[in-house]
Amino acid sequence: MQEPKILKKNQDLKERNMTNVQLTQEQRELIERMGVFYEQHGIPPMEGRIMSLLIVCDEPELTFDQIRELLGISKSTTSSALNTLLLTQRVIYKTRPGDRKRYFASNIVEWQESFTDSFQKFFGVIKIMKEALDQRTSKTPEFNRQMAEFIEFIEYLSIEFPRLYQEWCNRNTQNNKNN
Amino acid sequence: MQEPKILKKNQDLKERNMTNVQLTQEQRELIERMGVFYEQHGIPPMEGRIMSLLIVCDEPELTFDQIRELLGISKSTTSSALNTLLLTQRVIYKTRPGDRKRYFASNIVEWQESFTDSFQKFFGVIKIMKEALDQRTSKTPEFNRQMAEFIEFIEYLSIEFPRLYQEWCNRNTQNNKNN
DNA sequence: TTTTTAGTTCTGAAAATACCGAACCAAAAA
DNA sequence: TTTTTGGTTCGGTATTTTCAGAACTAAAAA
Repeated sequence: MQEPKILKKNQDLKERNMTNVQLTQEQRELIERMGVFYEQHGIPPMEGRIMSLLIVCDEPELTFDQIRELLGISKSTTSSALNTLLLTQRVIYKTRPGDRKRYFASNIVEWQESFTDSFQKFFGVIKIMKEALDQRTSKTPEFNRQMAEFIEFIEYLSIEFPRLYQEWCNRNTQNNKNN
Repeated sequence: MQEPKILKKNQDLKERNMTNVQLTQEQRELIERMGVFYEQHGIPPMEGRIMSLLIVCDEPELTFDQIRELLGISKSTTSSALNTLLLTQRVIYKTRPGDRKRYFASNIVEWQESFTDSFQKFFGVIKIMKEALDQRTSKTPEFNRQMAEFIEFIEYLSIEFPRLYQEWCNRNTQNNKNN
């Protein structure tokens, strides 16, 4: 009779990789709620769901088809969402030897950087605010003063923030040594 | 002959209030560019333009109709945009005795609060992230560790940030004393 | 060679968003 | 009282966004 041993190699592979990932009801609900959070911060709904999935799901590395099936979406939607997520550095992928598939994962690992990055980008407000202040009439000294104060505060932050990040990194490596 | 004195009272008022605010070409362009910046941060285009207008315009307090005319938009658009701007605390308004109009202004004046507020709101990510971590399988210790680290980082920021703000305030009042 | 895999690209429908204009309304002014 | 002011609310339209599905493709496998 035909025993498991007789399975073709790639069926075997499929068995191992498609390790029957499933979501509990709790996980599904959490994904939706996190998705809403992301959406409120300017991320398209499906991208938010994928990001959430990669954080909530037991398996931190999922293939294109697993994502597609777990969220019940089309290939095209999966493709374009994943591509912009890769472009915006919110998701990364890994490859495995002898495997053509890509394994997508949340970039939570490098979130510290992407986090500080987005702050840095936010600090870009300084440039245009300075421009606005420069072109302002001198007839509104109080308003101009408050604008200048605002700009100074953001500048202060943009300097102190990286320092804060550095300190945290130091503190953390210290902790790790102690463990 | 009919001298200015003969003008009706409310025409007179109109003259004073509608102080013929106009925008230079430079200001118009700056408003558009700032608008794009706001748009990239998730604010609807017209709301971004109004916010920019209130920062760029020589007159820091504008009425409903002045905003409408300066931006060349409809009453309904002006109304709904201003209302959500008020709701989201990005714009405030003042009243003047014996004047039914509202005078809208950028909330840059009270940016201290609205700024720390929005950061605080952003730090809300902690709550949902903790939930996600709690429900995770224990079979992915490395992933969980990195998630925990991320959460700790945000928590660290949410504590250090107000401190940074306080320090800046102190430093600033110090400077003001010296002046 | 043909077939399968792991996607990509194109077309298009449905839904959401961003406006306008007209009608409306309540308070103040005439 | 009627009129004016300072808006709000209600459709409707144009644009944009968000998806699905089918056709396609390059590389690997058979």
